Amino acid sequence: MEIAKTFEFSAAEERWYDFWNNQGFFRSVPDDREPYTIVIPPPNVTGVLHMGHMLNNTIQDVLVRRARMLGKNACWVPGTDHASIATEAKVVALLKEKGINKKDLTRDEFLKYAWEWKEKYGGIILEQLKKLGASCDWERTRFTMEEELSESVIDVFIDLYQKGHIYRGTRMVNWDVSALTAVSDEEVIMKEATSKLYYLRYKIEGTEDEWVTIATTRPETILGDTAVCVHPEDERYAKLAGKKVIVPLLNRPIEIIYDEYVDKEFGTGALKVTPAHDRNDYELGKKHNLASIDILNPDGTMSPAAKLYVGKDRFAVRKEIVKDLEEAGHLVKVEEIKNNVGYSERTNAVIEPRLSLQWFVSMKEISKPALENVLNENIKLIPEKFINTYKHWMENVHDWCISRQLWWGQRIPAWYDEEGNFVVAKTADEAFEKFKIQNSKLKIEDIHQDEDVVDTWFSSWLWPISVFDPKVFGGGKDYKGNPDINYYYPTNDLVTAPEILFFWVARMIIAGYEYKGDKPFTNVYLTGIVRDKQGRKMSKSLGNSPDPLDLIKKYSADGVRVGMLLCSPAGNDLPFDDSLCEQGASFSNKIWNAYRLVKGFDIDDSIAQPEISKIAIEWFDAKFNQQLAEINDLFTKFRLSDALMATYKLVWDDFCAWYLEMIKPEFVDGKAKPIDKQTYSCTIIFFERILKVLHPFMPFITEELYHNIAERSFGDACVVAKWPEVQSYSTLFLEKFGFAIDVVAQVRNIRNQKNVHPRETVELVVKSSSPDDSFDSVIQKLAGVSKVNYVNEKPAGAQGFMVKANEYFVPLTSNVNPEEEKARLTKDLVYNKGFLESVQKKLANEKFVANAKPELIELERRKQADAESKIKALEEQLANL
RNA sequence: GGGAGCUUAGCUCAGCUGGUUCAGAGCACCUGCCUUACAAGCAGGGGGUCAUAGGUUCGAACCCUAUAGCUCCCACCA
Repeated sequence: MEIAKTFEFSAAEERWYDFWNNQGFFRSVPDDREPYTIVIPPPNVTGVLHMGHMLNNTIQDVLVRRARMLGKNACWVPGTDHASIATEAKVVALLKEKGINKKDLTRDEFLKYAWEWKEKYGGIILEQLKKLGASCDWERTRFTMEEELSESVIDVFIDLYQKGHIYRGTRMVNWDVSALTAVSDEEVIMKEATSKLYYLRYKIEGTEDEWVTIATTRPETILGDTAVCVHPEDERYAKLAGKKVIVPLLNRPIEIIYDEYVDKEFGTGALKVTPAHDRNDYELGKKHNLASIDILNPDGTMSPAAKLYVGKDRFAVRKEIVKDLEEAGHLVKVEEIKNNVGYSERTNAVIEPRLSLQWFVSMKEISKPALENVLNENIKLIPEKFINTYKHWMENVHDWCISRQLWWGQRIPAWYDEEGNFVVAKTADEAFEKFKIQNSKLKIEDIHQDEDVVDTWFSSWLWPISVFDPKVFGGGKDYKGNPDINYYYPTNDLVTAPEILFFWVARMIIAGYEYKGDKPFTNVYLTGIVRDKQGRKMSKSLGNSPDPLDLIKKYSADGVRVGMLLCSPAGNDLPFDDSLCEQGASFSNKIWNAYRLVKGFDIDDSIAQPEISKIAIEWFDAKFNQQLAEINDLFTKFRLSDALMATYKLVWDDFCAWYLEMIKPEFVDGKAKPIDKQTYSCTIIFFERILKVLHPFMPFITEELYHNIAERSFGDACVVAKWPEVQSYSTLFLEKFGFAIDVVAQVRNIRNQKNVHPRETVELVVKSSSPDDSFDSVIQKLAGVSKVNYVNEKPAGAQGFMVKANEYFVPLTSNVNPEEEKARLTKDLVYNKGFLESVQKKLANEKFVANAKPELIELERRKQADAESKIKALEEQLANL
């Protein structure tokens, strides 16, 4: 049968993925095996696969596939996140395109659109993950806003409220003027900007021409000023005590206050105070009992309280007011300064500090076990450097603003009566019951539910629990859980990006301890960020992100997986380049061709096994076990890049370049000789082992070849094959073989230097005091040596080299240039003499001999002896020339 | 402003508690081969004062100190 010259991956990928899925190999239900569990970081339901997902999910799949082969009950739970603010923003934009304004819709109407959209476009990303080969248990697919999971979110809200960990209060929050909602501190991206610092003078009340000059980057907020603040020890302003200044344009008098908060060095040392629009001013306002004037509408336009510019956008007003101030003679000067401006992570709008009534989780108490159990390594962060970052954050954790002025999400279970009193309850009926205790005259129509929803992360922090048992949270003290959660929780590994260490990882840990009394996972593998060749973050706006599906089409899923993993140590950024995938694809091709070779062998069970094949088999068996031990070790350390590279070399160098070359039958008269049965069987066994070790990285080609190299019974597939166990092996044999490898390399080197054609054979002459001919067959076949002669005297006119204390010569009919040979030998001699000198110096050093370990001294002595004999041989050779 | 980490070959990175598995790997590069598994390949080769300057030590890429550059996290002086 003719075997295709290249692996037709596209068809194979589809075929094998369906096969795995249909056979139920990804399905997991509790049994008596040890579980191995990963919950996917749920991608945004409206998301499409990008390179970050590729990396992240490739890693998870490698881990899951290997665990499955190790005989564990592997369970990878997939799902999507409703991503309230991002999705809502998307739906709003879409409706706008259709000419529908969110403001004109009721909550129910809007949600209907949103759900429709979600049903139609949501979850595309999960289908895309299948193309990558992700071995998720698709029957367990979850969505954070499905009914059960939403209920668990509400249960948690109520529970935390009852425990006193949730409170409602007026605080300065980060306001997204575009999405019209509060966002948490973590959702604000600070960016450095060059801003203008305006020096404005305020007239002192009751004077004709006395002024106080302040400096501000936000002149429009002077309309909300309620004080000017100076440092109590600032002599320049001491005389102002008890006086007032006049707010320009408005002619409103405000008081002068003294506080050490002010930096005397900055600007003029006088600060205007706008408690409604600045975090620090708010604190000052509270301390000094200042009035607070909110001059902005939620959308960032000026409110009636501003009195001027009402309805105009804050940035337009900034320009306008500067002009007006200048005309009125209040603008003293303008400077440029660098400062930081906060932007909304989701809408990129400039964040406005805004005073508003929101719900908060008090973090101090509930986050304690989460810090403790990372510090004591009950939960391991990989790489470890993130522990410090984590610690720093947890020790300074702020209360978490969890209410969002959005509709897409879990609605806050708080109910209000007409006076604004509230109760927290699961349903309107329950809330009504609670109200009735206070106010018997109240009717159910008089109460209404909070309009806001909770932060998305307030739902996804429950993910590792709720995917298995959403009822846990409402179950009460006596609830024993279901078989799934008791079996799968805590999960094993979490693979995610460091960017969401606080957003998500820390909070899952908090929720885990709060609700299960146990960690949600043992290992957190933090991946790097995928960047482009120039080191820029991949982003839509830069257009520098390749479409992962295109890459898969071009390079195969296996190729892309290998490409992603080749260069991605944990926590390090991945400078991505297509050529990495190309390397992966080449590797695939190499494996395919090894298969073509082996499959093309003509088997003859009547012929005896050649000596070289015996050696090859013994050697590869040892080499494989040595490498497998190494690969296993790298896996346990989560060094996947290195594990892949070790596998790569095992396959390419050891199996293909050495083993197959050794056992490959010769060509005689343009025809390959047959191979003996024994060697062939061993080769198939080796091939099978290699496919297994490759499988987590390259699932498709390995599954294909696993079935092609041998007959398989029903249910026997690479995906569920048993991971090879490390057998004992002889390191001595590996060492001895290494000697043969050195000889081969040296002969090849000479052949290359002398331009000996590959098909031309050479002779090899050995002068050795302890000749060992056991690897002659290897040397002959791999170095193109016709015969190996053992002699006592060096032959004349031959190119030589040394391996250990043995001298080797390749007699060549021509081309031996005595001058070149002399130069080569001299160079070698000089090096060895220098080397000997350094060793002797070391050994002559009393302190070294006294302090170093005995083995080390022994080693140095051996080095000395080796070098001495080598020098002697070289000198003889030189003399003979 | 506070904290963490990094700097080793052209690129991306390994180098565990100081001592030939200490100067390594893959890719890239150079040379020669279209040798019937693979030119997406084979064989060979050249590349590094281990950021800089001191120190500790018999011995430093590795430990200490300082300097420079880069990255990230936290805070947010208007």
